[in-house]
Amino acid sequence: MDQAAKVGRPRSEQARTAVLHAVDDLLLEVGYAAMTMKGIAERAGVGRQTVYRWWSTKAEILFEASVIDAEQELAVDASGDLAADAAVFVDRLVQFLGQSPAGAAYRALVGEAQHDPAVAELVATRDVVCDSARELLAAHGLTAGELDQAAAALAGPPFFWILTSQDPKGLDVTSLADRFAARGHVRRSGNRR
Amino acid sequence: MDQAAKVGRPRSEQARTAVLHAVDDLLLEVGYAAMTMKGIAERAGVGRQTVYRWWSTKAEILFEASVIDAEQELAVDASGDLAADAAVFVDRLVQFLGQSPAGAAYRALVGEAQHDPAVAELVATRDVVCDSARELLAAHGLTAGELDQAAAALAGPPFFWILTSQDPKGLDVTSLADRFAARGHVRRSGNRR
Amino acid sequence: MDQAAKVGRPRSEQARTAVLHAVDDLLLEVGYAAMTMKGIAERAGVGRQTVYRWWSTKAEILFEASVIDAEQELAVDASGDLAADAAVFVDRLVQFLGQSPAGAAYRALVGEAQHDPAVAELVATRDVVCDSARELLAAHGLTAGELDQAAAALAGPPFFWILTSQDPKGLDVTSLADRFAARGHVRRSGNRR
Amino acid sequence: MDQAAKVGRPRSEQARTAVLHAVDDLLLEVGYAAMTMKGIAERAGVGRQTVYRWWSTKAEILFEASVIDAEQELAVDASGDLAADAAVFVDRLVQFLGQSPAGAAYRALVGEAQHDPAVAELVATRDVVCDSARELLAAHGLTAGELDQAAAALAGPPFFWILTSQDPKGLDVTSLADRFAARGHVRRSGNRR
DNA sequence: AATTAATCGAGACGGTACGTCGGGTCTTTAC
DNA sequence: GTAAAGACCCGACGTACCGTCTCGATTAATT
Repeated sequence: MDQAAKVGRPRSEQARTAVLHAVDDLLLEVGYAAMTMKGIAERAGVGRQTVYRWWSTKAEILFEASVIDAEQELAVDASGDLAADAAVFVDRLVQFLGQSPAGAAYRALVGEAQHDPAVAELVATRDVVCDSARELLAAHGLTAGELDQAAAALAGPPFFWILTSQDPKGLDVTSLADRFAARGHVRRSGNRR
Repeated sequence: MDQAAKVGRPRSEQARTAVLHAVDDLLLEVGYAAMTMKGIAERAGVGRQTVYRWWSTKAEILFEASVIDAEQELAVDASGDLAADAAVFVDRLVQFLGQSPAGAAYRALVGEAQHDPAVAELVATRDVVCDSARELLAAHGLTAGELDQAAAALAGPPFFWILTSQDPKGLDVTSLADRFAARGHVRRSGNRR
Repeated sequence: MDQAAKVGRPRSEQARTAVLHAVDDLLLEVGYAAMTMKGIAERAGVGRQTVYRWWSTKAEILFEASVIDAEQELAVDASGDLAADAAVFVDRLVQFLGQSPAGAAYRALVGEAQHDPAVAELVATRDVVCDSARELLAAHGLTAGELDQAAAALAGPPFFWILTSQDPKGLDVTSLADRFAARGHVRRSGNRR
Repeated sequence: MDQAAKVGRPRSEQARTAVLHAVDDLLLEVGYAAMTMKGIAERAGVGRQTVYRWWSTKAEILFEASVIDAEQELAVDASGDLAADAAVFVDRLVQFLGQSPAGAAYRALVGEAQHDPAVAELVATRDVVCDSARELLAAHGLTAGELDQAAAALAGPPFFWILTSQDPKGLDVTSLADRFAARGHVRRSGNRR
């Protein structure tokens, strides 16, 4: 049982949610770079120390604030048809990365991960994009050994495209999904490795 | 022709290269986040105004300092075999992103691009990874309409993997290249692999 | 009779003395400026609220903690000889201000009184140095009208010297006491003014 | 010759005077305790770093801002009459400590000196009250060996009175001056020490 | 040769966020 | 009702970097 902290004033849930909402809002309003710990505290109507007490960096807060939404937006129920499911997933991923607030948060976090090893670890240990791709593919029967390669093959192209061009229009979702599924079929019929 | 500024003291090439080298060094020594315009100037033994006179941000300097090296490291001479060339390319890309200083610069820039639209434009208009993939694929006869999708399909998976997991070991380069080429063959010759 | 607070848990004498001792200790260890309400509570092993419940400021605590000691150290039994008594008093005052922990507390409080009107009132209404000087002089028969001037004349010079120079060595106690007593004799023998 | 700092932008005299004036103003408006380095910088319209670049503490600034005025207010031209000069000096000192802005600064500094050794040294090495008293007494022929005791005897009583009671009304200036001068005569007629 | 003009290193300038610390208050459980 | 614990909001701390602004000193091309 959780024996920690029976004494003293308990943590304020109100302060916690105020901070998370402030981060969500500020990301859209001013962007990740202009979002500061000071600004977050002021926007949330919370003391600066309270923010630092529970989170080390704005990246941590943003991660906590966005991961639930991100998982929901990327969840795909597996049908029997891998090509169709892949198309749905790629489409959702493109929407997520290009349009969704949670996706903007994810992109900001992956960006920060390239500068800060602590954030890199945060992203690596619970990468919502990779996890959702793996979940979908696992439902289609891929084995653990195949999952990593397949997830990268599925999520990588749209991820690469949007992170480097920021333009979701130049991307043909169906084409990418077909390309993935074609190989996917071959892969699963067993003639290699 | 460049008619600007014929009078006055000419720009110091020494100062320029000192700044570019300082940025290269500092990226490896302290990382992108801890690299500052002030620190760059001091490391280069150059006045701060001199840095600001020629570059707006550390991202611009880093881009100028790394793009030449990046292009060289990613150039692949096309053989007749797409699968082999793809494997070479993926392998070089993984090395580039995971090991090379120029690749570290590229990752830092792509990361910053997620936070700063100006850097996003810089990266989008001359993305060394996408450009080199397109160049290789164009040599194999892909049409302009196919290039974007194919380049993303080729470069995306390793790009995604390294940017989100930072661990190049979990990646099977051959498998990814085969997966790409299989679809490529189907696409172009019609039968499959 | 004191009718307040008959119900509920009574005030803890242990907590009170722990706080007073903590203040005494901290004044010597870290000095008045670095002494904080938080630090006092922690040193005393007492809750912060408990400190604030009984005292408003560290100055109040310090006053309560030091005034008894200060009165004892400055008490002088009057002999018949004013010059001798003055010399003893000045000597004790110099020791008190320059060496004694209670004197350090007194100096800190007088110092704080120059910044904070509340502390100024605290010091003014029960100034141990002035009170002890007046008590001695009253025992020598000075009238109420003379006491203030005489007390200032007696205590002022060493007080001034130590508060502004911090160096008790430059001071000739006998000379100051004689200077005081000479005027005192003239004054009381009636031949002038 | 002053060889320091030939390169770089020179110090802004405007910023310096703005800070000194801000400190003067704030001392009267909010008092020493509520005066902060942050507040000084903002009031002066100056960056905080600029304040810290030239002064370590608010006490240092206040000292620089008030010492000139203090010296002028306490300067007494010596006449032949020691008693008269002493009376003038005591009167000015009471005015200075009790009414003058420069005197308020001096009291604040002496107060802070009881908490902070660095300020104590600042005050001790150039104590305007002691210095002016010594200057007056030196003009009356006192020798170096006598100056310290005499200055303390002259300035100490009003200093003590005002610092501990804050009430200049309870003080009889003439009486204190006479008391000083009486002893002064005796002293100089040579019968002791 | 003297002048002009843009560059150079240096460093102070007004700002603002950093992460920490203390202030004084509030909210728990325990006594 | 007091006590210990500890979270709460607030704001100052001293530092670092931002991008700008003087400085004196160089370094060419133009007089």
